[in-house]
Amino acid sequence: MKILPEDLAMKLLDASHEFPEGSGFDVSIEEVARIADIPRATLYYYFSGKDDLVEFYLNDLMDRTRAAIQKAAASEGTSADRLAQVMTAVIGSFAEYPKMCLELPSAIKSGQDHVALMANMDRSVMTPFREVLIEGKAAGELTLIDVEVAADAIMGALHMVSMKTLITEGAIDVEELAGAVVPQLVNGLLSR
Amino acid sequence: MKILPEDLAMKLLDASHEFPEGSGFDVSIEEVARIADIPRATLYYYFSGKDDLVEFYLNDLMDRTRAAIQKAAASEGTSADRLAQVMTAVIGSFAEYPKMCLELPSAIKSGQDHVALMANMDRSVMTPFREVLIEGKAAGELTLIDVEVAADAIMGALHMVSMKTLITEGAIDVEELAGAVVPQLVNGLLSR
DNA sequence: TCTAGGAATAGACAACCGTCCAAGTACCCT
DNA sequence: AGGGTACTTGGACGGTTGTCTATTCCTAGA
Repeated sequence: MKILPEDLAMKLLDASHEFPEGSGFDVSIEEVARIADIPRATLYYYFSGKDDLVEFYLNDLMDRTRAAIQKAAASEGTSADRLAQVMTAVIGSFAEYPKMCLELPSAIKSGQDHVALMANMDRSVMTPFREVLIEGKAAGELTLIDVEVAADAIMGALHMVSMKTLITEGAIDVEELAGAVVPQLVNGLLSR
Repeated sequence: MKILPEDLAMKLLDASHEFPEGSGFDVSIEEVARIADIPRATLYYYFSGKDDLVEFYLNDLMDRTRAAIQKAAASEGTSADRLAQVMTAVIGSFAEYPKMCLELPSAIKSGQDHVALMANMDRSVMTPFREVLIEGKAAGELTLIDVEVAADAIMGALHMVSMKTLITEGAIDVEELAGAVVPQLVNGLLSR
């Protein structure tokens, strides 16, 4: 993907708001070109193909969420508090950008085709997670068998419940869902 | 999807063993037809389209895993023990059938196109999960905020770590992965 | 002002994919 | 045997994708 001019990026991002509801990014290049009012040839001039274009969109969404997640990671309180904040922020991101939530699995599945995206996801979401986890472990607040696995497990859990909610309810009530899933993951399933 | 003759089902299932390694079901109908030695038009006689064909394959895999998971759910020990058994069985299923693991997200994403599959998944995996969870809650062994959400979260966590391991390692060491993720979910992240 | 060269675009193209129709075949019931 | 029904299949169709070439546009530098 070439470096693209500001106005072209804007047009593309504006266009994404007019994609058919609930279609994720299942839109033909032709359609994107039509909606964004950009010649198809120009899209192929800047993007190597459709995957590249989808990656552009997902990267944009990921960029938008990064600040919120990193802010949560840097918030006040114990490591456990911050962890809960980050988890809630992730659910919030999915609530705000359902497309990102729904497309993420495909992107992960074909990770080799989405190197830049995977890097962005790691930077935006997984690293904050890992950092808070490591901090909490060092402080003795959290007990972790394997930080990497724990981070992935948390991410998977948050993603699944978000996706399920999005599909069945059409939208996410962040407070409600976070209230149900965050303490469950933090405290575990076992009664004390 | 029509009821399909035994020999045709066999041919299709045999063919799936020869799909390109690590391609999930990203195989063209043309390819499937060629490998299974069935005319392309015949496939479209029995299946409404590619989704339908993938659903057939996933249903087969799901069927194969059902027994193992239900056995785990009916095993000896406390609810927590059984829950751990079921979790391990799920990871084992993913280890045995990586394609199922990798394709599941797409199937969930377009749940409306995969009604039968979703029903099968619910029957094979989610119901055993929920039953053990409900039992454990009734016995006071487990503390659950919301059974449905908890089941989804567990499933999401197991799926994500399995997928990540499959992609990065190429295969899953069930004991090792289960040892890392199961106690973490059961006990939670917080130190006691 | 002129020009060279990169950026942008139109349009044609082949390849492939999923879909579907219409014709052929086999089989069963009466 | 006859006719109806389900099965099977060849082949055509429209749509999308990615590529390529040729033309136009734009702009910096001589």
